[in-house]
Amino acid sequence: MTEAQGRSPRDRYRAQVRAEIKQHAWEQIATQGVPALSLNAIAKQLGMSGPALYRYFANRDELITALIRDAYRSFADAVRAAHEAGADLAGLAHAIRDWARADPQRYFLIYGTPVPGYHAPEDITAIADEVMVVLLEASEAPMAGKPATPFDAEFANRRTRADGSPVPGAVLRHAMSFWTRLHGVLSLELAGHFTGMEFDPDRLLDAELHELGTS
Amino acid sequence: MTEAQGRSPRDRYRAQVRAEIKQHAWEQIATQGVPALSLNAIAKQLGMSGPALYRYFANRDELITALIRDAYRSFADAVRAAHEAGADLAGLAHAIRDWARADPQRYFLIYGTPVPGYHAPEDITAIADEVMVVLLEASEAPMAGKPATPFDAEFANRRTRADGSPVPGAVLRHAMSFWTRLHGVLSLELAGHFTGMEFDPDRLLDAELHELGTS
DNA sequence: TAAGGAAGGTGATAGCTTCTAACCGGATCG
DNA sequence: CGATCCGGTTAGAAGCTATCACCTTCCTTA
Repeated sequence: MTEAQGRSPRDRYRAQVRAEIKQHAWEQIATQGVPALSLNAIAKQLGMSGPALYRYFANRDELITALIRDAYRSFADAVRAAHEAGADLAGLAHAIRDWARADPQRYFLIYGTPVPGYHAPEDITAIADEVMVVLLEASEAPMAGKPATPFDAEFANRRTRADGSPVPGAVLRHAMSFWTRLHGVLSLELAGHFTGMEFDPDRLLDAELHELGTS
Repeated sequence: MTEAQGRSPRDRYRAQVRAEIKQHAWEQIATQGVPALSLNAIAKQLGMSGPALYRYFANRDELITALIRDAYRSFADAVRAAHEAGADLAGLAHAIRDWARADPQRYFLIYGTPVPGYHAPEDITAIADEVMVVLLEASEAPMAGKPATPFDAEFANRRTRADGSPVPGAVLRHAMSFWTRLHGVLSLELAGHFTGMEFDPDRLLDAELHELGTS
């Protein structure tokens, strides 16, 4: 959201208005979900009349794509910050969980129901890859010296590190298990599928990650 | 979708039209997603003009709720069928996976992005509970005789069986782990978050369930 | 400094949507 | 047979996305 570093005053104004549009869009999404997002309503909230908003975003899809990009960026920043603070996988899980709980609809904008036919632009998938790199790095330590299991074969030689060396199958599998377990607990919790069951979702997540650590 | 057992011819006709409406709705959802579902378009496909459709569904939400109900019903039937055929948790996982792959948007109608403020009616949560009962029953066998872990404490005395006896913490935890792991892999796969990575998602699911079996 | 162009804002409008209202014809039921 | 209900119609209100033509204001450039 900090893109107000334009050179000319006009650029700064433009960036400012774009940021305000997105701000109001986030509020609508958080309270009513993406389908209810109305460009018209946002324009009125900003005190300008309908079509003015199209000077800043070509159409509804472009605004939503920008929001998705910001969501990914915020997500990747949260993951990276935890990683650089020395967090292990458990620490990363907590950071991601807190980030998701702060704004569930933002999490679902990334990991929720996909729109058939929609393909994220290149720069967004690049941000997603940043997260994967961190996950893989954080998965190196717990897998160090562990013997490869038969399941790891499928994951061997699927990906290379920054220096070109192959990521061991056990490491990639561990990272994917971490990711899918975290997402499994988190998304069902945020979607309310645990309501009525009395247990604390955090304890389920603890159990899932604990078992992952010992594998 | 088999609700055409009405008594009078009029009831049968009504049920028939309702079914046709839902049929076309499913096709729209499968190809374009829920937000693009248009009552107007459905009516025209059925050869009738717009407002006629409101004789069958009070509004858009009621149609979608009916679709959600049918999705849950179909899901529960698939799970129950596998269970009654003697499937263990692995078998249930395969049944659910196949059911989800047959129509990803139908899966996401149940487990995808939640609509803020929407609360499913009682009869739908009852269907969801049917599935939970099956999952718990299928989780009894693998947990029989296993010592309780510290993590199981949170899940003890949270739920009772049909006969009123309490579900052991280890069993509930096992069922929840099964559910969240399956959903974690499945939803990320169906949403396309594994595209570009070369591994087979089925192998990841195998690994996740195998590790669950040995816990 | 004056001129010109780009950028931002406006109202009007097309075309879509959901949904309500009023009305009409036919089937059903007492 | 008559009353009623049911399913369909057209008309229309209100909202949405998006485009168009036009106007003003600011910035740049000669």
